[in-house]
Amino acid sequence: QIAEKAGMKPIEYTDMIVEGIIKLWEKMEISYDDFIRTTEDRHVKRVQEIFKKLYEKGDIYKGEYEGMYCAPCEAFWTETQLNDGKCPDCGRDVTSEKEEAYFFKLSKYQDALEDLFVNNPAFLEPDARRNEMLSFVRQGLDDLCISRSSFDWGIPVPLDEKHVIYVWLDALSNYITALGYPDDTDLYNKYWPADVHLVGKEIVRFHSIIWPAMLMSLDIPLPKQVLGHGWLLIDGRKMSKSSGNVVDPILLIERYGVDALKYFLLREYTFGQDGVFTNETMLRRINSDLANDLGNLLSRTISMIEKYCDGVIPEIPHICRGDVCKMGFEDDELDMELKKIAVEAGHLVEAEMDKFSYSTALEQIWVLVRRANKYIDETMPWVLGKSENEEDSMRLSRVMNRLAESLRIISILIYPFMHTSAAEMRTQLGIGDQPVVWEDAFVFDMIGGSKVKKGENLFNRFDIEKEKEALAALSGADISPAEPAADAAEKNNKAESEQTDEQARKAPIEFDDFDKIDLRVGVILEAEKHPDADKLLVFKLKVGSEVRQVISGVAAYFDPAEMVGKKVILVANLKPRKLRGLESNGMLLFADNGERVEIVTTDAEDGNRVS
RNA sequence: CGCGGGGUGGAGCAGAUGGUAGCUCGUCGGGCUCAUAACCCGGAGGCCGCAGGUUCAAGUCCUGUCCCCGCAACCA
Repeated sequence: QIAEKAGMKPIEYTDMIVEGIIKLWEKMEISYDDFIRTTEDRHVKRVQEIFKKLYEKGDIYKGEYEGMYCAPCEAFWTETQLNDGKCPDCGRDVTSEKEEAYFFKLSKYQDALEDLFVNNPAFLEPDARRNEMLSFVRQGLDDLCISRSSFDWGIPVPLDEKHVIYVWLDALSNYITALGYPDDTDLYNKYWPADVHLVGKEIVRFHSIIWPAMLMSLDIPLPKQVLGHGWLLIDGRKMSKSSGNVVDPILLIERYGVDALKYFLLREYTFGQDGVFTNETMLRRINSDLANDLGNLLSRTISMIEKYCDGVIPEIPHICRGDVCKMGFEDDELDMELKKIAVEAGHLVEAEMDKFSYSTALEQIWVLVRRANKYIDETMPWVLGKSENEEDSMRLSRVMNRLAESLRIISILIYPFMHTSAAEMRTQLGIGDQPVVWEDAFVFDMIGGSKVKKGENLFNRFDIEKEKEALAALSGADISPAEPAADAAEKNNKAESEQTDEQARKAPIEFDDFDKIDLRVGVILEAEKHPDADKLLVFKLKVGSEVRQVISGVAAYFDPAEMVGKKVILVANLKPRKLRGLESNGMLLFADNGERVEIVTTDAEDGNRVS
């Protein structure tokens, strides 16, 4: 329907969406082994095979689908899609119609699914999601309508070509058709069952109920786990009257680098839960963790190696007897502690990653980063560097080696998260040509002899206030509702004046654009809550000689009784629209600072034009 | 009684299996000068929404209650 409105065929529209997604993945430097679409030949014929198998198993039957149908548009709508009981597309009446359709016996698998959630809780995480699904299953499952005949794009049902397979059967099958199931089983045998399906919480239901039921019916193993992740909320708490508050990831990548964005997203939020995105928290993370802690650690280490060791990472002398070599010195307590943390970090990261706890995995790496910074303070290389004493210069070599060793390990540990930065670290350490091998992160005696190369800052610091302004201007949206912590009293005084400046501006328009809007003064005669809505207020306004009804979504902010008599400004030529059954003929102007909403009033006489 | 999530220092969040309340940022004080005004140390700051209950012991388990937020479904 959206495609039609845009004058495109469905396939053209989806091509466009897919293109955008692939582009974003490229930008994010996310690689993948395969990418499959439901329109591909390899998928189509395999889905038909799957359909047949399910049918032969007796889990698919022909029935009747009943829904609200708009004849002119030839489209079925669900109750919730309808607009005032009319077709959302053309606005005409719809009728309850039946069409022939195929159904999948989802209900047959109700008990098996309940068992699955109860007996194998690890199958679906986090807990909250599992509880939700369990109660959904216990409410009883309806059989699933899996075909449509009212449109023709889609995969034809085998042997009954006027039907096409509808959505879930088709889409979920992707996971195995991409692996060749059922006809080409090499990859399938190798990779199925999947270790995990990582999906957004909005489609957990399909992955943890419909999909397992399908697989049970096909007699093939279930994925070992379904993990439902949360959403990133841009405008989390705000009841946004003006929407359009979109943060463009491409913009952030271009400005701060893909590694910084990835780090922030994985570090800041607990996977599985919703998280609120603000530019300020992102910038704080970039500054403190990436620039101050890691970037600066690399920078100061490289500088010292250049200054004190002629730019070459000191080697640890080894004393060898036969096959047995041992280091030509003893680490002291500080060295030992650093080493312990360094070689254990990788194991801790692995443990966290097994639980999909990206945030804590990164936290573990930063324990090492911070310890290394502390190690510098404790060993005071700049003091050793000034000493003429040979013992001190030996110690200096050791300290530099231990630091470089730690950085080498850090470069391996961050590689899965930020491979570009990891590579840059290795280049600066003079080991850019050596492959990154995960197991090397457990060894503390590998580096030495390479020539370091001081380079650009690994991560730059940003002026948070300036960046916030710049981003707001670029995205044309108000994305900084968070105020800095201030005394409560001070906060109240400042809030109003500051907010005005912070509100982002929209793109410039021509005078003609503005001139299209007919603004009028009106006086409120009546105001009351909408009988069937929580958020809406219904106003009767006198505008010159005319009386109109206007509805606004501000019930949360005003007591209707106090509104009567106010002279307000309305957009008089906005197309009428029904809201929850009542017609709204115009729009009132309100002022909104993100926390509080006030109505815009005037002393002018009602009916007057405002311009 | 529509479904679901959540209330933990100033902010943002961790805290299967009950056992000294933790992290990052901010703040205050100190240290250092190798480094990206960075780094290191120390302090202050908490009746874990509220009320009951179970227990030797509750942020964690149970019951009740208040508040916030999503979705349903309404921002013209």
